Amino acid sequence: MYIKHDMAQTILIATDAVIFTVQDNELKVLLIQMVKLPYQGLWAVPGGLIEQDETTEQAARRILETQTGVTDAHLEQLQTFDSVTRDQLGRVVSVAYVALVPSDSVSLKTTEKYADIRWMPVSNLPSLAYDHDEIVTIAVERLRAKIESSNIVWSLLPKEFALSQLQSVYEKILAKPLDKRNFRRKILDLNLVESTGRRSTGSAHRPAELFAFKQRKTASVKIL
Amino acid sequence: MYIKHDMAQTILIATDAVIFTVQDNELKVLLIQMVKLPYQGLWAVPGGLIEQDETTEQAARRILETQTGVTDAHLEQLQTFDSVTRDQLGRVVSVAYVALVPSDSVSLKTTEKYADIRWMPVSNLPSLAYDHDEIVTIAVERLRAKIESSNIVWSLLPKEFALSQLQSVYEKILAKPLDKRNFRRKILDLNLVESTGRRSTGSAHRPAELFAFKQRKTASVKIL
DNA sequence: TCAAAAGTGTTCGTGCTACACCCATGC
DNA sequence: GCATGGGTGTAGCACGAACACTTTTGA
Repeated sequence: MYIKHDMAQTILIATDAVIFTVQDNELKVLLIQMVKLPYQGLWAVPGGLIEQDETTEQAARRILETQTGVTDAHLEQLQTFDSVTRDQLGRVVSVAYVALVPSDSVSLKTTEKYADIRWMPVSNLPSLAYDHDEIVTIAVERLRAKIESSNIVWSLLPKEFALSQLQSVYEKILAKPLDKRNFRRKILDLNLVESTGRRSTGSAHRPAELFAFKQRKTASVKIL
Repeated sequence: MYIKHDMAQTILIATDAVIFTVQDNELKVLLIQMVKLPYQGLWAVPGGLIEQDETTEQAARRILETQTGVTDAHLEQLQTFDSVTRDQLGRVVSVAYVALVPSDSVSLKTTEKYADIRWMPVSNLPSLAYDHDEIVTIAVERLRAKIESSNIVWSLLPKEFALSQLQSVYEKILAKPLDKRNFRRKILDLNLVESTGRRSTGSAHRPAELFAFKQRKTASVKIL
């Protein structure tokens, strides 16, 4: 039985959302710049306390929508961070989430709460407030593992895409080059995508065949 | 900035520990039987509120030690469960942990807090209090995934063991038979164990060579 | 006609799978 | 001597890795 009314636990529960996208051929995280002390001027991942009658996932989704306008992104629980000293202002336990959004569907919303909001390349991040360095590091690891063992990439790409775009997303996230022929064969053999019949246009080279995911939902599949 | 003093969040933080062992050739979970209403008589995984100045991991370790006397088991964070209605007595968010202990090192401690405490086979569990059915299900999935991709088995076995015992642990957890020759080759090729030179005694058949893990700590290794 | 990305097959080696018999001991 | 689990090798196949040239388009 958990509840004892004579015991005063004064710990707050927050959520932090590590929101990834691939943009300009780079893996990026959404960061906000803080206004108030003691973290004034520092960058952090968006987050906040949860409401009394809301789950942490609902809170993460709310934050995601507030910051990016995206409502149907892939969202999964990452891990709970609860070091006693992680927030200078008091004991706050944070349930962190990872969200993946296609960059073409995002419109960043500036609010008064933050000095700034920006996509920052994972390969070159400033040092972050709270324990957010650690959270982002672990989120990147999770993303790498998941992209190899499931079809979540769908959530980073627009509805139609060329196989080379898909390959590029993998290469950015895994931070290593992949063999074009092997990659194409693998993806096509897995039967996760289908040709739309359309082709890319407007580039000074051969147009690419455009594909779409057969199912836009996450499933467990060994990809690499 | 998380803290707003005009906002009253009244949510408690607990931890629940799903403690596994392999005993009598079966995968088992440690369950306690509850005394108080509204869950009186129901079985549950051991857990409790965390202290103000303690992390959830420390709390989980404390619970593990209180119940089993084990101090150096493998312990890892599983997931946070925070359905608004998961505890009938109020809003409690639980950070669940998975612990693995070798059955030979455990001595269960009965306390007044519980009606009973017992190892129960995962293949045949009663229905549990709170959302503990779900927690245990997810814990078993995690255990299956982890045993294939890391060397955590060491934490379920005594210091010395026969390869057939090791194989049996895998078979119980994965709930499928493995080929003896392939399994032995795989384990020996991976170079994780070494012969102790000793052999098992006292059985009505050929004595087995006894092995030990070279390193009794967890690392990421693809096993199956 | 040139630059730039799209598209396409084959070979080789590694590692997983399947499979059956003899060995050492206690009773 | 028999029942019980311990211990051993090989062949086939699937899969991943490495690798280079032709095609199509816009400028």
